[in-house]
Amino acid sequence: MSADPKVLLTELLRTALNSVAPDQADAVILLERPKQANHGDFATNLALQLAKPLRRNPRELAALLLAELPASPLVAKTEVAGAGFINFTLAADAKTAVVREVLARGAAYGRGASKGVKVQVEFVSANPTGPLHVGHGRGAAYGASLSDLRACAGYEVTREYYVNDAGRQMDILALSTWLRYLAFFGIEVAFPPNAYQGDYVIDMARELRDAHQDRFARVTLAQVLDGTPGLPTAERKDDEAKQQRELHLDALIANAKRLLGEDYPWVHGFALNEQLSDGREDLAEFGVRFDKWFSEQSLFDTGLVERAVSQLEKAGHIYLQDGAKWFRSTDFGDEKDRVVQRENGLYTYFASDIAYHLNKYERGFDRIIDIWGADHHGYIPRVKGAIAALGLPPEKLEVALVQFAVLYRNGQKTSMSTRSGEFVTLRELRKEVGNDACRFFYVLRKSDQHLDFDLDLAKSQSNENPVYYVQYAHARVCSVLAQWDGEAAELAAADLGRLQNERELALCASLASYPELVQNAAADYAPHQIAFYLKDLAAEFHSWYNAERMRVEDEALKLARLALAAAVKQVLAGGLALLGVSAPASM
RNA sequence: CUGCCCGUAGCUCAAUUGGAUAGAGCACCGGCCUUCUAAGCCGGGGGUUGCAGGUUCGAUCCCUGCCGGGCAGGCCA
Repeated sequence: MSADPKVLLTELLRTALNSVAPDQADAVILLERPKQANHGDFATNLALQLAKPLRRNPRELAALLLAELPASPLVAKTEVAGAGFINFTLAADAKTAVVREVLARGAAYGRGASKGVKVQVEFVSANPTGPLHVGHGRGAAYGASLSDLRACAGYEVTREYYVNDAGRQMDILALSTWLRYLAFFGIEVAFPPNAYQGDYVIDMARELRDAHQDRFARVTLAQVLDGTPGLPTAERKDDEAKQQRELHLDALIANAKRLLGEDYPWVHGFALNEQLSDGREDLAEFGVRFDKWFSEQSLFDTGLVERAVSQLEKAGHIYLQDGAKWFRSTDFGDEKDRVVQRENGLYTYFASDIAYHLNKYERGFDRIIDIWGADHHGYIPRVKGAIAALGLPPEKLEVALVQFAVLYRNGQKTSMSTRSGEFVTLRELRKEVGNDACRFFYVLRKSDQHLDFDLDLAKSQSNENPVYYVQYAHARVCSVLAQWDGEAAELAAADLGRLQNERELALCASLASYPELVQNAAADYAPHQIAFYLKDLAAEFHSWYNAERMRVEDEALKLARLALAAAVKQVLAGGLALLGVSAPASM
């Protein structure tokens, strides 16, 4: 017989069901924890579900099931309620047993058994062309917490960052760096408005100069500008002007490649590595770590992009038009067909993304999770379409969209424009509100919900701040335990029968629901559920703390209460760890 | 114009994958520190879940149509 009440109750109900309705013996038995305390510890809607197929009154059916339910010492009371619910109230022993279990398993409490399922989570994957900003921060916090949550639930998780080190954006960064560098040597090229504006580019240029002096500056202004169409005036916003600015930029890149020759890849690589290591350091400080940094360029180097496209071609999903290769994604539910190879022979970003997903499938993951910004939602049909076209199961891929985060200060939106290079970086945000508050606030909302990030609230060291509220509960337990001079073994042996008041039993019920919560939150891609649970658990603890003393004269009662407190501390610490938030021993 | 997401208390948000009387925090009002951390607790008012239908024992949740907000719709990434 199982010690887990939920499993036990399911077994009892199955037995009853077998004798009441043998032909419905395979029906799904769902047990839930009622919101209201007077509805017992567990409830099932089994009779309501079976009423229709059996053509019976649900309340009568519930009564019949109860009549056939085998007796169990763990069940104190059963009743038929409402429209036909069956409510179960557990015996006190069964409720408090969780304390012993938490103390015995320690940090492993809540961890699910290994499912033998390999999951890959790819997140952040920002272009390494500048500092991470607050939008990336949400993806980072969400992805890290989701990964840890899935790992805790029993999945085998690989955390991956896709590095866009190929393509035009990186060329623009290399060019931007080089132009800033040239300025140090008096070669003043008008800085293109569509190049990277940030001061970090000037910093890189300075490093380049300090390390290599004029090695990359043996050119003239005329050579750099040779063949460029020139820049339209800044006021012009028409399409023609925009296009000319892009052509101008591309011509500058072409000149840079020609003039620098073998040094170009070096400058390119320098800028890439600077930005990549900056991002890596930023994320590491934020408690966000990756198992693999996957290079987009490697997809070209290994010929995978070519192979992916030819595989689509062989399957008959590619056609030629206007000199370009198109993937017929409309056959797979997309709005329009998409180019994979341009007229100029270059592959599109979409082509390398197809190759990347092919690679993910070939690595044998059972579940592939992409975390994208919500502005990429239109991209999902074409990627799933390409996967299906390659003969792979698209349902293995799950795309989790993360909505935008908007910063508020003094009740006002703060601007986040990237155009001028004056955006709020993740680093600035972390510095201002601290890593703990950052991580917690980022996952406090459902991922598909817009996030209003209130800077003043995140910084406030008061009851208004949910982070401190939870951490404070943890610190309080630590403080009490520190003032007690006993041994941990005494707690494990405490007489839990002494836990009798409502607050104590409610706390036990909350602790007992934690493992299920981990499973549900992991399955739903919803780390915010952990945050809400922790707030609730902390609230129950604070309430109990104010109502009862733990270190009382009665030795047995003291040990029982300290054991409960220690169990609460364990679960708080475990939950906070999933969110990447520290659990301080004092505050 | 088309597609996706969202709409819940004055504000910011939950609601155990369709459950019972829709819950928290903030804000507002009133209480609790000579005893384990007051970054805490206790009590009070606050709702036609955007609107209208449909599906069923039962809908904030699922379907349809409107209204309102956000985001997309490149041979960019």
